[in-house]
Amino acid sequence: MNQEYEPHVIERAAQSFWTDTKAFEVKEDPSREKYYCLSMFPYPSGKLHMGHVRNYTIGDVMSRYQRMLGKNVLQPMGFDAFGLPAENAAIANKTAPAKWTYSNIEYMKTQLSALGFGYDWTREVQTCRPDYYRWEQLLFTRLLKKGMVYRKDSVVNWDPIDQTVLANEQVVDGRGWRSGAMVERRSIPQWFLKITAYAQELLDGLDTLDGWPDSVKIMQRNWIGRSEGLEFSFAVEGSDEPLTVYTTRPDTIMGVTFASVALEHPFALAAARNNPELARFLKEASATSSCEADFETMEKRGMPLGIYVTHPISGERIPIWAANFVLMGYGTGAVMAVPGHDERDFEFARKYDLPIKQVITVEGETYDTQRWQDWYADKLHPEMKVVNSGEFDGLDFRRAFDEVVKRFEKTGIGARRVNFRLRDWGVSRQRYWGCPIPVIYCDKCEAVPVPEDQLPVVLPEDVAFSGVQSPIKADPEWRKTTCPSCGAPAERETDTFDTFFESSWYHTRYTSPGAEQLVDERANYWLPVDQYIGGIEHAILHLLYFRFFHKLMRDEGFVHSDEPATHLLTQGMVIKETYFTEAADGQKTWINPADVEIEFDAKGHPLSAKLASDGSPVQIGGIEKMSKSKNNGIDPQELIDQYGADTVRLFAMFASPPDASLEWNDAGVEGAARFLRRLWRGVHGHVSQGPVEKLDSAHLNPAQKSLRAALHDTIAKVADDYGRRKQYNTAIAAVMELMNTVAKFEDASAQDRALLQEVWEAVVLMLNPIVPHIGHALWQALSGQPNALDASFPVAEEAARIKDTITLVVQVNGKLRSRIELASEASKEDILAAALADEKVMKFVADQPIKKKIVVPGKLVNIVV
RNA sequence: GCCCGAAUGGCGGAAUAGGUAGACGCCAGGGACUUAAAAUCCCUUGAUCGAAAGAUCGUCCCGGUUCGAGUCCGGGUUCGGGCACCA
Repeated sequence: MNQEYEPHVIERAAQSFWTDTKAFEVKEDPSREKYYCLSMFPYPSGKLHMGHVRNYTIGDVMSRYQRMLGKNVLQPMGFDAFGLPAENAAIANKTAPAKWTYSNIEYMKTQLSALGFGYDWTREVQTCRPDYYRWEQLLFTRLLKKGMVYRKDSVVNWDPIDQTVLANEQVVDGRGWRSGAMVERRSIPQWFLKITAYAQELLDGLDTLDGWPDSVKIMQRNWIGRSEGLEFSFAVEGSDEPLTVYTTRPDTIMGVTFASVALEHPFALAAARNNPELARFLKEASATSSCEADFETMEKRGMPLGIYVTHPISGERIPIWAANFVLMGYGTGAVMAVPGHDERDFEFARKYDLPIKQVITVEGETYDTQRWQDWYADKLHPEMKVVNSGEFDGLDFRRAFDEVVKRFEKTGIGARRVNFRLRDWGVSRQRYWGCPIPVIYCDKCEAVPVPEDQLPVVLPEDVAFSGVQSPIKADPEWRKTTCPSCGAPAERETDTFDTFFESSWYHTRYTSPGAEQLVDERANYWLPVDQYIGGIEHAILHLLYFRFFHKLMRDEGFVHSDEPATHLLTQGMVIKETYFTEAADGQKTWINPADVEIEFDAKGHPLSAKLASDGSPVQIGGIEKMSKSKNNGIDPQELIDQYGADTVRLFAMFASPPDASLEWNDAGVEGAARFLRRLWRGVHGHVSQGPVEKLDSAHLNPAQKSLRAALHDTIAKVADDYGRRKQYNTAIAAVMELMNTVAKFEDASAQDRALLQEVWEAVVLMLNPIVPHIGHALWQALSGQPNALDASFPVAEEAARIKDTITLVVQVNGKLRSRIELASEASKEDILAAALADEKVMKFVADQPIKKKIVVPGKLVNIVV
């Protein structure tokens, strides 16, 4: 054993050992308990960033820990390789997206290997390879035949200068990010998956996911947004076509003073045909971004259609308005407006001077149409009652709801209906670098799925990419084909799938590498995933699609489980300050923090920043998650080169608990390196003194007994942190504390050395999942065994943890005043007596009468005077 | 705007079911070793008052519950994530 800790030497040795012994290649083995640990795969953006290091270290720690418990552990890795950044890079670097992507994958794989992650690379998936995406094309065609897929018009952001569809991210302040042109909303036909058909199951399934964080389940529940309400029709004046609306507040039916429809609603479009002013308004008001945050914060605007409906109970004449805050995609795209009890309607009615009618009251509150108050909309207020509503007066929400629904059902103009906020998933993207949607368009047969024996529809990779048009759209040869049903000349779909499509089922493909099917029977040995780890930013979209796809695959007979993953750890984001320069036209260029020099004020807050290369000023942006688009990712490679993988892994785990967000800062890495050197020296010092005798744990002196108790307390704490709490910073701190204790332990006798052997072995094994390279080397030196991977994780010996005396805290009036040491089996009375006899306690109690005495066994005494 | 989180020393963080606030580490200061540097080791380090013993204050803000609140409840502030075409 070398005297010096040389991370690069031992890391290379450990990694070759793992490679040579194929240590992480696993096979299905029904006789052993399996553990499938999955980390969200990276987008190959170029380099790993700290968020990846943190995510993958957590996964690797969990995998290695479970392996030390004897389980058959699968930990795969791959690349989510389709996506927008490849197209941007292709334009910037005048290369093909495929080439850029593959070279990034190559580099990132070397980084992952350098960090020592135990992946079974024989199962790797790269989602841009036809042998991967052919199976999602197959699934899509089956879903199409089954009726789970449909096509409808849907809105996209259109850049009129670049003549291209923009992602929301590419729209900045309503303008195209490259052209600067005002973005238009355009409706084009797109493919949708009927996720709403699974809305109820996706909702109910959350209750079975005990291993998922509550926050994620609550967010998903709210996102799915189940509501119960009434769907009914207004008779339209001078027309046979009724206006259908959905409401969750039938109890306020008598407060309806107008109806609002979405800008794209057929009624609005029809009315605009002979009303140029309205047509202008519809066009102008819809020329905004299509994202919800903008939608919710924009000014509410509307215009009357000049069409009237009849109130179904009062018979009153009610105008229809087009309103920019009504969503075409939710409910029926039309709502009954109750300005008296809906905040948005209230605001709208005040702006356009529409009548506001109070139909709900709360005892003791005064209604005022000039000012909105929260109780106006509080249907669950215990004092809430319906008023000014004829036969419904005096009812509470529930009863009024039921009565109104009953009346409408009787007359046949309405019915109770469950509605979901969740919308069907639009999967079409007007982009090149994605999986081609396997559909053929024929004049006669319309949209026909590509037959299974003609799959995959391969995306050409060797293309020139300018960013204006997708190369497959531009290539008439690629598009040209024949119709599978009638044989006539036909054209291929040139849109590609949303990249969430690929990431929704990769967990399944990992289980069946090489299968000439989507998956084979191996999948049901490994699935469901036992532990899924990824960023909290995926709490809704990815994790919902992931669950949805699992159910689709189940219903196609590919998998047997209902949910894809039993346990989820949502890693907090690694965030970092952002820096940018702004051109005269407002275009921002994001600067990497590594290239910026910052000046701080006395309190350590940043004052100003400049470019390190030429000293030109740089603006300071917000502190945000590390991302390609904000260029604030920190490349871990420099740290790996300087300190080695173990130090980087140790620091990433020590810096904060896994689910907390972490503002990245390199300061502190030195401490992790120092700790590993200390560990190495400690073990070296011990081993270099030669072999040890057997420990006689029944006959220890007090110093030995105390060290051994500290050891077994630490083992219990660390095992709990790994297994139950999944909090590694405290596990590391506990081992550090133990090592501080060991440093003070004077070893003189042979039995001292025997005890130290036990301590060092346990320390090395406890740290092994986090720092496996040094673990590998030190375990060999200590035990003579070649492989720490399959060594058993230490088990705390309860007998060793029993102490003769304990220290109790004594409070007077809840304030800490003294400590007393007592035999650990002391009774409540003994404890109290000892506390009251304590000098300092007597001083604070003095001669005041004692009101209360509280004894918490093993913890404290509180004397209340 | 809506939904979900978070806030504790100079810094990262600990306090696990309401019971010792600041574990562990970083930074900083002082010292030892060394020709020197690196490395290593030891000590100090929440604030205020005090020579010390010690006392008082202190976990974003305001209020509440409790013998006892960083932790629970009500109201707010700020920051982060998501909002359906970034992944």
